[in-house]
Amino acid sequence: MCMEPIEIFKALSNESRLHILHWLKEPEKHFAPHEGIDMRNIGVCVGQVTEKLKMTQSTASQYLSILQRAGLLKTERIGKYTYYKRNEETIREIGAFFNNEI
Amino acid sequence: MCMEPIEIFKALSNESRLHILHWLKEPEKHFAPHEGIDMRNIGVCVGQVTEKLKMTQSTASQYLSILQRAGLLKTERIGKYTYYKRNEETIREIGAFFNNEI
DNA sequence: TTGACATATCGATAATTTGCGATATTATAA
DNA sequence: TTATAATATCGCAAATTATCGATATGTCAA
Repeated sequence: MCMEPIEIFKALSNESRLHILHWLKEPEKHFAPHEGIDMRNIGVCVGQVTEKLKMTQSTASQYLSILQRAGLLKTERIGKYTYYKRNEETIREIGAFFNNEI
Repeated sequence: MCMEPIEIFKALSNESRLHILHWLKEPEKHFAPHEGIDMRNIGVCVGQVTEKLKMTQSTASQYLSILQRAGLLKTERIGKYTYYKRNEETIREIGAFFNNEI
């Protein structure tokens, strides 16, 4: 529980990053299958997000990194791919912060 | 329901503005009485927030305005004072957005 | 080992935000 | 009407963010 609300709100202050978080809620609805990976459990890779965002690989990678540093995403490297999925724990925590502090 | 999530998250991405919102949750706990005004119903004036923030009047006024434009505060002018209080409706809405979209 | 990908990071420029002082506006009281 | 107090707005310099292209790093296959 080392959540940084300001960091989190900054991460959420961007349409592309909000989209990523939303897409990852139901990944199989928004991304094509990839390498037989179970998207729900493992996540989606940077390339999939890059394509969906229609932005450069550099930007996609940075956005994912910002969301991860804010605690909103978790990451796992498998082979040459890096998979990102939601960190539901932090998302719950910030929801609670919202109800209690704000 | 013309809530702008990005606008709202930007408004929340600042420690001073988070404080203001928090103080206004229980205003009588954080502000001295003022002109016999019922803080809970009417709000607190710019000068009270300025003093509490320990920042300039200009900055306080701008922060209150940012929160208000985001829909998080409501405002009422009484004589030469402008009072601000929380807009619980938008705050509820953004909480719901949080649960549904994010 | 080398080549080919996938991802991360660096460096840059444009755009936005921060917080201030100075000034304009509004409302009251004399 | 004028002086004064409260608030809003303008214009600024510094800091931060957005987004990119170029490059570095890591990983696998041949």
